[in-house]
Amino acid sequence: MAAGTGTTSALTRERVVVAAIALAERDGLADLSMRRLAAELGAGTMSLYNHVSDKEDLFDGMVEAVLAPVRIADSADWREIVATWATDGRQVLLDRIDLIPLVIAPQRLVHLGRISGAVGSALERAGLDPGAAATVVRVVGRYFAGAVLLDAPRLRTGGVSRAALDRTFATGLSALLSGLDAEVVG
Amino acid sequence: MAAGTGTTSALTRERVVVAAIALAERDGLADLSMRRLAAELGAGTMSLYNHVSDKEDLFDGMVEAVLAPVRIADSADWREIVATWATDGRQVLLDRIDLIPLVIAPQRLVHLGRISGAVGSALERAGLDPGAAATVVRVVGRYFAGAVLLDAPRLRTGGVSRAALDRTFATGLSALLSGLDAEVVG
DNA sequence: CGTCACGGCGTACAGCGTACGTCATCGAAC
DNA sequence: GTTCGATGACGTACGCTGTACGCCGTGACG
Repeated sequence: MAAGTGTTSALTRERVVVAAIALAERDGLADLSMRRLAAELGAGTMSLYNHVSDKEDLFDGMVEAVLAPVRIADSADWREIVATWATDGRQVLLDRIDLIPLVIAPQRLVHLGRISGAVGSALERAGLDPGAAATVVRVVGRYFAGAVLLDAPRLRTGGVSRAALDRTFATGLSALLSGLDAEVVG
Repeated sequence: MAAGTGTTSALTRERVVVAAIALAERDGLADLSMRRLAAELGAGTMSLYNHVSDKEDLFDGMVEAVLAPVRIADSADWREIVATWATDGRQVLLDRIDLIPLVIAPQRLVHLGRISGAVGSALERAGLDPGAAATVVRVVGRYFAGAVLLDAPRLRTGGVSRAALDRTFATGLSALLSGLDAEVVG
């Protein structure tokens, strides 16, 4: 595995992505450059481009990795599906708080969109008609996204405790669900 | 007003900010550089720094300008205050759709925060106790922010009509308000 | 009339993403 | 055992960025 190694590559897309996440969490997203990342991996800058087509592509990989642990409950109760999705998803992201700006950047919303799509399917399996499922996903999705967007910097600067934010999140979510129950699902 | 003009300055912070907004809306936020902005104004690059301390400061100015038209209703009905804020605010931002990433960037959330603060005060004037007002602001704020975040790119790529998004926004908002009415304000 | 503060400007620097060309090394084919 | 194509690592170089710094011309004031 010395220098100038051929087919047997030390670098992999996964290693690159993992190192990028670590670097971003250690030094901040703004200080994540291809040069620094390569140095961290003991590789030449351009070698990264064998596993990642772009810096944008690297970002995509990082977001996929961050979002990987988000699972969707396969329940018969639509409220449970939605609540689990929103609550767990928010926790996962708040645990990777430095990477949130990456996840919610417009170019990367597709990844969150994929999850929303899966939730929609789960809701239909739980008996909601497609229109209601779509509305529920969109509405709760907004609450979820806004929570991630707004709660993260509030935690970063330390003005509020996470427990307090969790509480108002839960309050709002349950208000939203009961309201949707009455207005949409009925 | 020829070149090298002294105290009588052609440039002003406002002119710089307005031009920056125009340029960002014409060519995209990514193509807004200090050099291009200066060229657009027929000025030298560094002259901008006489009116703006930073590119960050320029961004702040732009966000303030975008957010300026958002007003807060001074009603006795807390639901009206909240609904007006969320609905109008969302419209204002969707009208400046290219600048949204700027407004909701973590470093600039302060500006939205100022508005939230004003809404909180209005809610207390309308009779809500401070705790309830804070909860309502936080909860509705999340829905509002998420709506701006998620609806904007969906509009940009043209997959959905604005009318449809407006409808689900209104649905969700009213669900949220009735739920909050029951759970928080009582 | 002297001087002084200030706005505009050009130059220069460090850092960025990445296109491109080269070279070492491997697995497979003969 | 030898050759060959593919692949990955690497160095160099280009164009672009934000902005620190210093100079110059000007209008206002004492």
